[in-house]
Amino acid sequence: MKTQSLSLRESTIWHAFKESAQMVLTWLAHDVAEATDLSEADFDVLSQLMDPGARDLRQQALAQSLGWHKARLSHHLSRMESRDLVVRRPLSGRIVIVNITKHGRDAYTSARPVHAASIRRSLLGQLTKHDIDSVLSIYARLRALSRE
Amino acid sequence: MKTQSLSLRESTIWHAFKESAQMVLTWLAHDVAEATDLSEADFDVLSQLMDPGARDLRQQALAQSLGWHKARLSHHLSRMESRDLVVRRPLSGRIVIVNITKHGRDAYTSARPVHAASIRRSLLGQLTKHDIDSVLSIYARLRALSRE
DNA sequence: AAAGATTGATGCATCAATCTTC
DNA sequence: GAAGATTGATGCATCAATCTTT
Repeated sequence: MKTQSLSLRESTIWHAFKESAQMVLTWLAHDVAEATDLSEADFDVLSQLMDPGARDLRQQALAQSLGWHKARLSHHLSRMESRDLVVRRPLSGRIVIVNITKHGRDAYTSARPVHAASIRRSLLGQLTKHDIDSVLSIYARLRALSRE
Repeated sequence: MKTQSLSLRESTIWHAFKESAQMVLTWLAHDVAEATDLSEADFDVLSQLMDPGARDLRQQALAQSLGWHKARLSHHLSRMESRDLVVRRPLSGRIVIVNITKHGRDAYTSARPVHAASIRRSLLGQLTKHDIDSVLSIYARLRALSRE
């Protein structure tokens, strides 16, 4: 028989987990936005498109590798296209190809070091080897949970 | 001299950290929304208002304890008020008092066990004692970073 | 002017509905 | 009809601008 609400200890852990992620993500968004006008979502999309192994990506494949729903990607690409970061090119029939533009490439290239530095400072630099093991194994367990 | 982008190892850690939080939050939102029509933000607000030590909370104090900006809270309370979860009552002059309604109390009461169960299943149940130490100490270090 | 709060604009995430081509 | 994608609606977060009372 479980209690109805979290104990003090439990909610402390939950709060720590949740706030930790939120802090790092907020700092990252600020750092990157300050230097480059890209959101983290923009960065993730461009990052996929910069992968040399992924030339002429179909939109569905892109959504797949980002772990995004198709509608989210479609909306996001519309906004990115209007900012000249990306171009959509209809292929045969219902298939759409996504390409990064020169401006997108430049934006990504200047954002990348800022992105890396921010993550190193706010997260990676704070983790002991011990913590890293925990982070990786928590992730592995959650992935397993999601496949049940 | 640091490299410009994250190493494979570094981005694996970053990805694990980010996705772990996202998974847990997504599951929680689904579980709670399925059972009760409350978002996590709603739940957090109601949780503060249910605290017996916090009767007749001023809006500013509420924002403070939630760690929210005043505009966010104002918008959110407008939506919650239109759903009869909460009532705003002007006090003297420019001060506004926030109260939870009966409906808000009921919603919170039925959401709480679902919320607790979801967090236990998706997060707390996955953590070793080892992991818990890491989660708490990472949080402590990030908090310290944020005060620099 | 400053404190307490609201408003409007914009971008983002999610869901359901739709359109188009096979 | 089903796959690939778009659209519209809604709720949420953030920022800047505004309003009101002191």
